[in-house]
Amino acid sequence: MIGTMARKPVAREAVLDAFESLLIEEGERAATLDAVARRAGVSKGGLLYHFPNKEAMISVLLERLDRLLDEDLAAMAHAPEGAAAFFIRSSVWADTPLDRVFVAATRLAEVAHQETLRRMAAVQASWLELLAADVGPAMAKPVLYMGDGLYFNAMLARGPGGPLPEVGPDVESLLTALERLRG
Amino acid sequence: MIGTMARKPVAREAVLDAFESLLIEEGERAATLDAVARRAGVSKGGLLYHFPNKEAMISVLLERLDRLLDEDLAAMAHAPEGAAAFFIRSSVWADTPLDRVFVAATRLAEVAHQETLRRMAAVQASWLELLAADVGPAMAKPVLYMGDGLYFNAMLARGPGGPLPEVGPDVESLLTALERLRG
DNA sequence: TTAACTATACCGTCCAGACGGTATAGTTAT
DNA sequence: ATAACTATACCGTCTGGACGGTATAGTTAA
Repeated sequence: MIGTMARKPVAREAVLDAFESLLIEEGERAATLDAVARRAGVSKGGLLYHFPNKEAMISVLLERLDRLLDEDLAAMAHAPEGAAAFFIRSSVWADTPLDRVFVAATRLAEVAHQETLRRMAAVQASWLELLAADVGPAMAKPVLYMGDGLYFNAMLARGPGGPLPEVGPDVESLLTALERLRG
Repeated sequence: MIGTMARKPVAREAVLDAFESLLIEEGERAATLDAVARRAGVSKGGLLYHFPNKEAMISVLLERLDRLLDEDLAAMAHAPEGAAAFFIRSSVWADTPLDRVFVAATRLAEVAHQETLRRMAAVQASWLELLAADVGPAMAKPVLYMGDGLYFNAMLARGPGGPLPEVGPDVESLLTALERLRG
């Protein structure tokens, strides 16, 4: 074996998870290198051993996003209930790995991180495409925006560790709306 | 006369406008006291004369938001086209004073500024109420989310001074969707 | 032995805010 | 009328802390 490691790099994933959590719970400003290292239970030196700088950390987080998003798009494309209903349902915060990276990425987009903005725009385009195939090009944007609005409101509702708001009824009304939009 | 001012405080409004612009165009991180003062054409000392600290600046900006929002809610309540159509149309970025404060406030909410989050939640509730009166309680949230989604996407689309994306067709499709939701 | 760390000290930069000073318009007492 | 004074509206500089990143010497586990 050529790439043999002396020890398994446990810190690397821990750091990435901590970064993600801090972005979600406290926003980008709180996700300093020191804070991330502290939450990961890793020394700052250890963090910088794996990620030479903050950009590298972001970059790997975006790779994680891409990977989970590809899986999600595939699932959406083949969802029995239809792409649109799948999209609405998956727009609600469920603390899945994809939800977590996505919100974390949103925090980066919020502070105008260019590469993140590019990827988010690409995702929106992919979603729109699948929605158009399901509900038609005219109603694709309304559906997309309903889902985005759900996300947007969940974001605004976040407090410091407050309880998750109840959105079940919201999803139901959105699905009802979706049926009406289908005509 | 005792309350008379020796000079008119021209810097005060200039500072507030500069703060707003920086929040909109470059995000919260870029809106430092130095940057705000520079853009306002005011010294840092002058800025801090009017606003003893950054919180005070935010606070006055939120007052501006409240004032313009009250006017908007009144207009929405009495809109001939109906509250929902008014809401959709006003959800598109048009560079009005209200649009500007609102987006500026969104930037603050993004970095988890608590007071801002509270006010934004209150606004959403007010909008929801008026929408429910127009389209019924069941379809109020779908409509609200469509408008929010429009805003959300406009936010993500911002680059550094890039051209405003064309959203006219989007609004039309949303208004069509609105009619279908009305049933 | 070597990769995967810990621990700590340090540097340059940026930022919020404090502070002292200055300019000017209005007020008052003479 | 005007000198003396006050209140307001600024300007320019400085400080203390945080942050991203570097460096380095030592420790642990496969």
